[in-house]
Amino acid sequence: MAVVLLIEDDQPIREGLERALTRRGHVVMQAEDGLGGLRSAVDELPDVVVLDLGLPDIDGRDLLRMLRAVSEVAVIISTAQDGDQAAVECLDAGADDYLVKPYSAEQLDARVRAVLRRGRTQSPDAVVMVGELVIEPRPHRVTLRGEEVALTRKEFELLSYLARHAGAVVSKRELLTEVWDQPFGGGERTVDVHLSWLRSKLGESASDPVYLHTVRGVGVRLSPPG
Amino acid sequence: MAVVLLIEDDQPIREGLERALTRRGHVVMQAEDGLGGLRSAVDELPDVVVLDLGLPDIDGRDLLRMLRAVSEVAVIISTAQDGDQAAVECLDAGADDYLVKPYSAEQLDARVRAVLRRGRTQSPDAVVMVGELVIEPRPHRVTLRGEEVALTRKEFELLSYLARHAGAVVSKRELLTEVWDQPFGGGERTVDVHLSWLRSKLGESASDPVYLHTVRGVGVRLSPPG
DNA sequence: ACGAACCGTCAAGAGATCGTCAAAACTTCC
DNA sequence: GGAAGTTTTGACGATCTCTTGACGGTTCGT
Repeated sequence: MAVVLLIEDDQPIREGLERALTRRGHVVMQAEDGLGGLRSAVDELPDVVVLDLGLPDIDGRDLLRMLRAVSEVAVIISTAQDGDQAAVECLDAGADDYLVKPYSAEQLDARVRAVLRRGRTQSPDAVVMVGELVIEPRPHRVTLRGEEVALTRKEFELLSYLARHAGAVVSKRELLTEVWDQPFGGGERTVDVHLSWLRSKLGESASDPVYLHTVRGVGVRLSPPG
Repeated sequence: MAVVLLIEDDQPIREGLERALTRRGHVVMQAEDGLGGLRSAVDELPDVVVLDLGLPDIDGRDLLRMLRAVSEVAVIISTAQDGDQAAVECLDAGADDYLVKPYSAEQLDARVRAVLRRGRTQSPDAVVMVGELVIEPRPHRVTLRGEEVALTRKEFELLSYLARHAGAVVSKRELLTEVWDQPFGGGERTVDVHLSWLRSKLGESASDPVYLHTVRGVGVRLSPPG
């Protein structure tokens, strides 16, 4: 259970999500524009903010930056169209996850839980498990279904980062800055190549993904199969 | 009083121990498989874990390693048969104590108290065992499969440091600062050369490692074979 | 349907790391 | 002071790893 703030200008959507999340045990607050949302975020200190892009009064990216400036709250972006450039920029600007409308309340609930779980377990040496994939940072070892998978350093760092953000879509820009320490453009093929190697070592292919899904126009997502 | 996590797949045993320990003033949490146990250990931060070998989902030794990787929690091994080889290996891998079933709740309580009293202080004079490799700081002696291995001082210090961090990858930089007292760069070949000596004296080679594994781009790891 | 953007993979070369040798520098102990 | 043993350092080759550009297939917008 968590305290969730919905910032969404479409009233039917907002109230539908509100009911669904409340039924799943969350405390839900609502705001119909960016200004009100910002005020609520400051006053009520929610655990998660679900932020709709395309608000009437403020650009979503600006509001995200303001939220980031005033609190550590987790932010899930909600956007109308897939492959939205603004959504990618939001992920790069520190959003925790992202959903494309229309999405079910169940999906949203899953993301909320994932974001919260992640926030509590953020130790650099912690073992990360995604399905049958186990990443142990200290021995620098990865096992899939109990079998050890031999990875190079970059591959390991890449997989670790994705696993710590399991379930979330991660943009290549974010990977370049976080894993490659290159806050500037260029070399996006590098990420692709490493992802390709990872896939082959995990025994899957881009056309038939199991753990490592590419979300065209947005980034990649590591999530358990099924 | 302590927070105790029971990882045990047999429900009657688990609940019996739970009642008995609760009556003696402990806070008790339960997990019926390895995965759930690991989650609880991370989320609830118990003081002691009582770990049953022979769980349905994960090998006990592997789980112990994972527990060790995520926290400093004390671990008491619970095994079905005396003289169990796996139990011995667990002690080598850093378990704090072990009990053979069937045991009374009173015995378990005593072990829990003893483990907590002992604290998690690793004295520099403690004998360290990694697989069949035994390092005794006091007489300054190392034996492998009972055979004494003649090491020079630096070789011994290097091996000791690696053994105290058995199972974890240690970077050369770390070795330089901790074993060589040189917090600055330079001389990385020194470490390599000593590792080379060590390997040859332990009767293994870099291309076919048994205890001493190099993780390219990261460091080295001392871990039991198998 | 066409072009643009995106993505996956290949191949090749640049770059970094590691293991070992041998010689120099340093200790220790007679 | 010298000899034996120990440690450090530089050099070098053999990998292993990373990056980059090219190319073809796919998706998406117009």
